[in-house]
Amino acid sequence: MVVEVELGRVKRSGRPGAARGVAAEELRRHNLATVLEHLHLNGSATRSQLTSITGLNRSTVADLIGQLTDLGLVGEEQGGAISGPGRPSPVVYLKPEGAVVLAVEMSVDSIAVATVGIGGHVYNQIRIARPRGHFDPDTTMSDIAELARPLLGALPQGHNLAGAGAAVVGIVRQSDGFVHLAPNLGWRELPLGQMLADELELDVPVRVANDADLGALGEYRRGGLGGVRHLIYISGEVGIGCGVIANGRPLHGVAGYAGEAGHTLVNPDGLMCRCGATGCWETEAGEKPLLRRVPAVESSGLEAVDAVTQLAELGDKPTLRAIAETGTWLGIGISNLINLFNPEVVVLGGLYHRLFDYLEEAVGKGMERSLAAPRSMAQIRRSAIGANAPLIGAAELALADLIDNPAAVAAR
Amino acid sequence: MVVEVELGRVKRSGRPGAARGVAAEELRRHNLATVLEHLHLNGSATRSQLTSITGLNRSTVADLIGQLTDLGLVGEEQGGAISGPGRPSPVVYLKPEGAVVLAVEMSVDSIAVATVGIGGHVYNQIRIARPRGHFDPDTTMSDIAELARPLLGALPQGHNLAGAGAAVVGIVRQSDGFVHLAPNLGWRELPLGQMLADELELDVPVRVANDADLGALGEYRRGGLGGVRHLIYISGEVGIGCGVIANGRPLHGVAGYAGEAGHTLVNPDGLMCRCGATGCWETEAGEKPLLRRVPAVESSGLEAVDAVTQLAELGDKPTLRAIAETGTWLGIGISNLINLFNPEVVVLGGLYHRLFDYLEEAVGKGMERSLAAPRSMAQIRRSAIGANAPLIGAAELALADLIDNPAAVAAR
DNA sequence: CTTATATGTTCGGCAATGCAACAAATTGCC
DNA sequence: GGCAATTTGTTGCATTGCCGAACATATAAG
Repeated sequence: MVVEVELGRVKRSGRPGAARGVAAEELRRHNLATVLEHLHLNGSATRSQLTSITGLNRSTVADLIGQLTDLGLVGEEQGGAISGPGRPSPVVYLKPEGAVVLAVEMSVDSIAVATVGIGGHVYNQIRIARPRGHFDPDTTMSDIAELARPLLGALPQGHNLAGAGAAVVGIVRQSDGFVHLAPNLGWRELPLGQMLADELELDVPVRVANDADLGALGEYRRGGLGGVRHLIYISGEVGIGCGVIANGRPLHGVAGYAGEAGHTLVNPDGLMCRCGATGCWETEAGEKPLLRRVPAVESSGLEAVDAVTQLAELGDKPTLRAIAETGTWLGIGISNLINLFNPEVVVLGGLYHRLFDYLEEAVGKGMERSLAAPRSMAQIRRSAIGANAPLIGAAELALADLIDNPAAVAAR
Repeated sequence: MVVEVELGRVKRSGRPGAARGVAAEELRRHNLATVLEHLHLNGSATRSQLTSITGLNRSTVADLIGQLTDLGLVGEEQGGAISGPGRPSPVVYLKPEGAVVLAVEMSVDSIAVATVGIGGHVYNQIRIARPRGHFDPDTTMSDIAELARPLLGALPQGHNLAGAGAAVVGIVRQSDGFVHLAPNLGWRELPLGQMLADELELDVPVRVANDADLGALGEYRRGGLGGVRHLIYISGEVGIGCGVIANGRPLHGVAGYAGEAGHTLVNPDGLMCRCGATGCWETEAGEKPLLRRVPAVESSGLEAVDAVTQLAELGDKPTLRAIAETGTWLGIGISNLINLFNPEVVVLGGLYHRLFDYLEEAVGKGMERSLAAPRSMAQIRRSAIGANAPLIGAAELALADLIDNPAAVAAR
C-alpha cells in the first residue's frame, strides 16, 4: 500500500512566498515533531511501537528519544507495557511539566484561563461569567492577568512555560494576533496578541485565533475522534461561529474570515440581520431567533438560555417546538456546509451543545436537503469537550509551536 | 522576518494515518521538487537566482541541477540573462519533452485531449463537441483513445511520457480515479482511471479528478495569478461546479464531494432542483434558469447558450435582463462562498466565462450581501485560460506527480 | 536451563548539505 | 589594454542525521 506522508513546517528567515529548500537539520526537526506529536495525541508508547509507527530505524528512534529526554519532555519507564517474548521495550511517556502553556478564552459572556501541559494535561482552569456587552480591552487584559496569576503560581516546580494561546470571539490575523473585529466585545483593530503579551509579562510567544476555529482545533486534536481529518465545528453563541478542519488543517482564508457561516444566506424572506443583510443563517438558527420563538422565556427570572434549557427539561411543548424550529434551520445551514466541505464529523458546540438532545432530531430533518452521499458520511456530534473546546483549542495552538520544533522551543 | 516553509509529500509504504519519519533521501526529493516546481511555475531562472530562491548552498544547487539535467528535465544556456558585474550565471530552462503528459477532459457537451510538456507547453490539443446526454462509457473511452493517438504520435522524438490526467464532470475518488457519480453523463460507480489506462494502453499512471476541481487547479497554477493562494473556480455547465484552492491546496473533503456548491440553498421559495431539494443555487443561477428567462431563445435555431450570447451581443434588452437576473443570483451564491472561504480570487469559468461581460455588474450586485471585509479582498475574474481550464488542470494534476518526485518518475 | 524472539546499544557507512578556498567570467575604471 | 572589484561556478572536506549489521540483553516457552 502507498500512503502520503506529509512533512511538517519549519520557520526560516527569507522572503514570504519564496520556494525554500531544506537542509539536514530539518530532517531532525521533523522526526522529533513526529514522535512528540504521536505521544501528545495518542499518549504513551513503547520505543518499539514508536519505531514501527514512524518507520524509522531503532537506533534513530533511540537517538530521538534521547534528545527529547534531554529536553525534559519525555521520560522512560520499564515494564509498563504488556509484553510477549523478547526483550521488553520501555514505555516512553510525556512529562507535562516539560512544556506548559497558558490558554485564554475571551467569549461573549465569560472569560476563562487554563494551564495545560503537553499531552493535554490540564493543571488548573478558571472561568468567570461576565455580563454581555462591550468591555474596555485593557480591563479585560488585566482581568485575564489576574485570573492567570494564581494558576501560573500553582504550576509544579521546574515546569517549563512554553507559550500562550488565546481564543477570542472575533476575526483574527493569526500571524501576529491582530484582531480586526470582535463585534460582540465591541473591539476593532486591536493588537491583542501584543497586548496580552505585555499584560501577562511572560517571556513566551502569544498566539491568538478565532474561538470557533480553536473550537474546531480542540475537537480535532482532543475530541476523541480518532482518524477523522475533515470536521466542522459549529458554535452558537450570540451569532453562529464556524471552524473548519480540512484534511487535518485549519481553514482560514486569506485574512482569517473563512468559516463566517453565520452570515450565509438561507432564507431570502427572513429578517434583517445585524450585518445589514437579510436572511442570514444566524437570524434563523442563532440564539436570538431561538429566544424569539420561546414566548415564556421573558417571564422567567433566569438567564435566557438557561431558562430555555430548563423549560425544555420540563418538557414544555411550546419550548420544544421552538427548539425544533431552530434546529431545523440549523440543519438546513449544516446541509450547505456538508455540500461544500464534505466533512466526516460536524461537532455542535456552545448553545447547541447545551440543547443537543432537544435539537438533534430537528437538525436531521433540516439536513435532508443536502446531497445524499456527503450527508451519509457526515456524523453530527455533540461536542466531546463541551464549553471548553475553544479553551482547549487555544492550548493546542500554543503547544503546536513546541511540537513542531521541540528543540528550538524547549531550549529557551 | 519569519516565513513558514512547507515541505512536500512523499510516497512511502506503511499503513494510512501512521505518523511517518523521514530519511535523508527525502531531503533530496524535496529539494529537487522545489527547484523543478519553481521552473515549472515561473519559467527559466539562472543558477544564482535558484540559489537565493531556495536558500540552499551554491554547491547544492549545482548538484541538484546536475541531477535534473541527467534526468533530461532541464538544460543550461550561457548568456541568456541580463548581467551585472561578476561571473555570469547560466540560465536553467525546462525541456518540455523531458516530461510530457496526456490531458483528457470529459465535459457535458465536448471531450478534449491535449499533450502538455513540463513548464506548461501545449504540444497539441483537440476538442470535439458531443450532443448532450448519456454516453456509453466504453464508447467514450475509445473516442478519447482515437483523439489521443495522433497527438501522441506527433510528440517529438525521444520525449518522455510521464503520466496522464483526466477531468470529468462528476464526483471522483482521487486515490484511484473511481467515479462515484457523473449525472450529466449518466455514469455511476465506474473505475474510470483503470478504464482509461486500459484503453490508452500507456504504461503510465492515470489520474482522474472532478472538472471544477481541475479548473481551479488550472487557474491556480497557470492562470497568471501570481502569489494568490486562496481561490474559487466556478464553472457553469449544466449545473454549477465549484473548485476550491485553500492555502494553495485543493479542497476535496473526505470523499471528493467538497465544493458541491450547486446544491446549496439560496432560495427556499425557488423551484425544485433535479437533486430533489428546493431552492438550490443552480436552479437560480445555472444554465437552465438562464434559458428559462430568455423567451426568445427557443425560436432561434442555434445551440441554446450560443443563442443567448448572440442576443446579448446584439443588445437585446430582455436577454440582458435575463442574464442580469441570473448574474444577481450567481452573485448571491458567491457571497456565501466568500463568507465561507475568504478567497483572494473568484474565477468564473464555463458558461460564466462566455457571458462574463454581461454578468459582471449583476454579480457585483448580488455579492453585496456578503460581509464587507472578505468581499473587499475577493476579486471576481473571468477565467484567464477560458474553456480549457479543466484540461490544463488535468495536465497539472498529472505533472504534479513528476514534480513532487522527479527522480522516481523520470527514471521510468 | 536452553532456545527462540524481540529489542536496546554500539559503531561504521552512506547520503545530502554546508563551508571555505580557489578559479573563472564579467563590469567598470584608469 | 590592464587591473581591481564583484559575482558565481567548482572542488574538497566537514558536519549532520539516518541506516544497517553485529552484538548484548531481557523476556517467554518448553
